Amino acid sequence: MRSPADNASFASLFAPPHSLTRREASVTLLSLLGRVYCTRENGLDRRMAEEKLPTRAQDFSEWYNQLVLKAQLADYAPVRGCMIVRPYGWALWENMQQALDRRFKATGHQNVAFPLLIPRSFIDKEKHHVEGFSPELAVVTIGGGEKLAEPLVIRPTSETIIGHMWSKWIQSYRDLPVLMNQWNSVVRWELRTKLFLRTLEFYWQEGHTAHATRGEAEIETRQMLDIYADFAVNDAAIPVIPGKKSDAEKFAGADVTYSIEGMMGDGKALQSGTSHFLGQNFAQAFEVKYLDQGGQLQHCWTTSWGLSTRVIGAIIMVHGDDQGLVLPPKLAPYQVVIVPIYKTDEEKSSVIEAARKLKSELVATNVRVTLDGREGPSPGWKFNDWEMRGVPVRVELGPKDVAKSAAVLARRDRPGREGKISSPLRGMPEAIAQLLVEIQQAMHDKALAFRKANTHHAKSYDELKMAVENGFAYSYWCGSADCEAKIKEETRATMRCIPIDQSLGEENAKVDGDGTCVYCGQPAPERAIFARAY
RNA sequence: CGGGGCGUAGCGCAGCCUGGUAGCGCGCCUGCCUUGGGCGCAGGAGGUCCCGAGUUCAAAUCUCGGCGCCCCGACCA
Repeated sequence: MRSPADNASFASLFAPPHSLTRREASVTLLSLLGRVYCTRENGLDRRMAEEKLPTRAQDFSEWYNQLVLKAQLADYAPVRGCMIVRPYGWALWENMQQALDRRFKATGHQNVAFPLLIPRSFIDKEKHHVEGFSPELAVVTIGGGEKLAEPLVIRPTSETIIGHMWSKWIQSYRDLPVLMNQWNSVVRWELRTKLFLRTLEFYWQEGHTAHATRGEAEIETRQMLDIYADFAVNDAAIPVIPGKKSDAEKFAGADVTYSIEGMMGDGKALQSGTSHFLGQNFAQAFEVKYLDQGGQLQHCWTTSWGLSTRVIGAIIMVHGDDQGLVLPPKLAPYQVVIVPIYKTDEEKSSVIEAARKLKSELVATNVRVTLDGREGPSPGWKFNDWEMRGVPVRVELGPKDVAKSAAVLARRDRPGREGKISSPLRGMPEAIAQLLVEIQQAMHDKALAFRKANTHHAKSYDELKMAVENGFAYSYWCGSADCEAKIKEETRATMRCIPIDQSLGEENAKVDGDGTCVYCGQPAPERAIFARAY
């Protein structure tokens, strides 16, 4: 955890007269807050300080940073703003990839691979695209020791190079639609970075489609948004609000951008997937044209959509608690961990035998399971370790359990004794499978309840200001960029989206007719979510 | 790019103000002992004190200049 002295920037806000040193100032501040921090003078506290995370209430940002490192999801790369995804984090991403890829394939998309390097001139071809992306491009100017005739940019996204190729491949209405996706990484030179949420390079999928008609492309855009929402809700257990972005927030080059927005554990919003209706903007810039049935040359209508490793950050921040990660069973690298407990060699052999048998039964029923056979750490240590790493179900198996052909099951989403039950070994794979389903549902319901509790239907500007302090404000907005900009300037909250479902999923919610803008009081047809965002 | 903080063993830090033998905890290795909620004891290995210049008999410590990272703002998936 952070020592008081590390909080100097915070403490400096309250800096007393210069007669006090910085540390004294910090201590003064902390005692004002009435909070007891562990001291560096006490050896025991010191050890605990290193093993325990800060609580989310103490410092949400630091809780997140330390958890990502301690759970071994990722680490900082030697290059500023870049991350290394470690095996545990990548296993989570692989499960996410499979869940999404399955849905993409089921809706007719095919995977492809386009190059990392894109001619600089391609980016320049679409007016809004170049304006949006120029500041954050990484550019290669030298290759093989020679200065390049034309600089190459490292892809920030692939609309341009795909448009270029489509112009060659697409000739006829019979070639349409083209439904492609690629899993890759992209680079955007962000100024301020945070593991998973915003790094210079990040991993994602980018889908790109071309259609004969506007209507078809619009349907595709919405279909992919629905797929993202379905994935978020059913696999990541994250309730999200699908909606439309304002002009200020939309993708550079899109006519319409949709997103799914989730509420994190600190009440801030995270855009967790986007789907763009690109109109004919890129088709015109790259001359993606086809002959229709009447022999007329037409520009295609295109879409693009992406979901990134940022959602790993969402999973951490939505479900995590003060003990660490809480991973949704459908995506968790390990759904079950078996912790064997024994003293003597005799106990060890019978316990390990039972544990191995259980493990193979679980494997046979397609449960992702690991047996923690490490010799060094004590069982108690392992409990805490796997809790921190978010494994949904822990099986505690010791001599007492073996004696009665049972084991203790502990639910990660219900910490402490409350989440523990003794369960017979016979039929345990089925019981665990059922438990995983329950946990998945409970996690979603908990997150939804949290979002509801922190979403306020703010009718006045004062109410909005209050609401965005720790959650979402849901308010009528006239649609003007001026009001949007003023709200952002004055509250640091941005317009997240205009929810497609204006009832926010409340079955019996009364959807009011037209209202008046929360900022200017002019007539407003729709309500929008305002929140501070990552 | 502005404001702040930090850089000393794998990790977390103390030492710096007031220059003189480089330390503590965790982790790691060996042995014993323990194991049902972060065991214990003993021994051991491990250092370019971020880099460079300067001051000095002597620099982790003082001065100047770089570099890097983290946090807070402006920009963003």
